[in-house]
Amino acid sequence: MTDTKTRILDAALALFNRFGERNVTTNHIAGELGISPGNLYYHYRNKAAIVSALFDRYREHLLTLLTVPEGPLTWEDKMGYFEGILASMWEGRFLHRDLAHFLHQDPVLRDRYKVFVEDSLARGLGIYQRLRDSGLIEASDEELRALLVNTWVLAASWPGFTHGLNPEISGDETLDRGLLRQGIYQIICLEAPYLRGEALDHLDAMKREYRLDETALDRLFGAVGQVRSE
Amino acid sequence: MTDTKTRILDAALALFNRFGERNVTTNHIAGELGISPGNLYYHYRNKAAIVSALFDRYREHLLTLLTVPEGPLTWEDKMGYFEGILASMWEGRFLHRDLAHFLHQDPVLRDRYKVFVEDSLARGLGIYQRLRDSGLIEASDEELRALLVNTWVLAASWPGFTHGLNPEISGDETLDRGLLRQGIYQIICLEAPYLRGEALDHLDAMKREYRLDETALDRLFGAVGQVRSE
DNA sequence: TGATTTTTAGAGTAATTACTCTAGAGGTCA
DNA sequence: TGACCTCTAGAGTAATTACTCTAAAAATCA
Repeated sequence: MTDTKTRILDAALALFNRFGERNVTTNHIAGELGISPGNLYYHYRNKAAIVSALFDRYREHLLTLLTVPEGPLTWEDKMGYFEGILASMWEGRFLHRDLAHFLHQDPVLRDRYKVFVEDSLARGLGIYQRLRDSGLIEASDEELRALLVNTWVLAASWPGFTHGLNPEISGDETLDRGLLRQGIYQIICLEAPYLRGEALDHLDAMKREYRLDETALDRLFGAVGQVRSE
Repeated sequence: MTDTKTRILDAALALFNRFGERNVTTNHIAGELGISPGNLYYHYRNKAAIVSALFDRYREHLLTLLTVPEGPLTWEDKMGYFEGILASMWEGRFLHRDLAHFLHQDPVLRDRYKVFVEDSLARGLGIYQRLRDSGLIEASDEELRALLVNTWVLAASWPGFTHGLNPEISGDETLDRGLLRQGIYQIICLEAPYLRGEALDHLDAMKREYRLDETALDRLFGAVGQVRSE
């Protein structure tokens, strides 16, 4: 059995992602674990400390994934890293969803978050530049920077967007996974115009791989999934 | 003097955008206007009713902007509509920021929001298709759909993203405007690869027009503004 | 075993805040 | 003028919820 401290984090993360931090009380977290509120507060001095600890975890994980070993990259590497990064951002989706409030009430987190975004974008740019060196992408530095920011914002916001259209299904493992994959599809489309060589050869296959089929889209998004001209 | 009912809405919108709905109490809104809480509750039966009314306003405004008159489009039309739409989404930024919570606690709003997104995307697709007919854009229907969703998510999330990096400056009119313009720049970059003809001719000018200069970027984003290679 | 530290329970508190209620002011129309 | 309706004030309430406090159980270690 893992220790209480991390069990609290796990339970909090699951509940926050599912219901939103605002709708999850500390008593609720304790209840979920079958422990007392007093016990919870023994491990974390307040609710913000839990959020902060979850942010640490998220940050560490994501920055690790954004550290790519030296050497030329293949499109398979690319997709691998890609999927990991997106999954990690999905895992920490409650953070981006309620970010404004966390930063509003915790100045320390505010600074740390800013540094985190800066780090992530810097590393992301490094990766994109190496993809360019490997001949998988063709774009100017300016294009790369804009693409990177757009990718970041999209990846960070996608869970919130899908949750807005499907608040009820959150927590269902397979459906969540479908939404995540559709997010990957959207980001593939984002960088599609800049792909070259090997990456371009596999573009169509990748699109088919990640794009949800019509019926799934229909179930998840209704009319949004397949925007029709009428 | 406008009537109290709309003054409440105006004050609430300003406060919500600035501090986030969660951090703005009904007493706070009343205090801002110099009226009593009782008076506020005479006009709106609860806080959610204020949010709902603001959503109505936002929805009406945006859908109007997404209704484009018949006939071929020029790139100037395009940029005009564009700026209006983005400004409108900026104006309603608190809605997207705290969307998850609003939808969580108000099932009626949930349904109306979903229809609203569906409508917006349908109209957006119509506009993109007409831009294609006018020779300003070249893309397949599938590309157009993906581009559209990405544009929507980016436009809706951009205010939240910038706010996360600069929580303190919210409310400053000129700085807010700068952030909005940088958002337009990001979206221009999003669709840049698909532009043709007249629109392509003006692409560089448009980029220069909307992109913040280095010093402003520096002030707003710090290291994020000009992501460096190392 | 006994001493000490860590962990847990759970009742209770203090503060916030959305919202209510009553009474009265101000306008309108007969 | 008086009846009536709309609007406003402001004190007060009820419910939520983050968090505290004391004491006891469990683990650790001499």
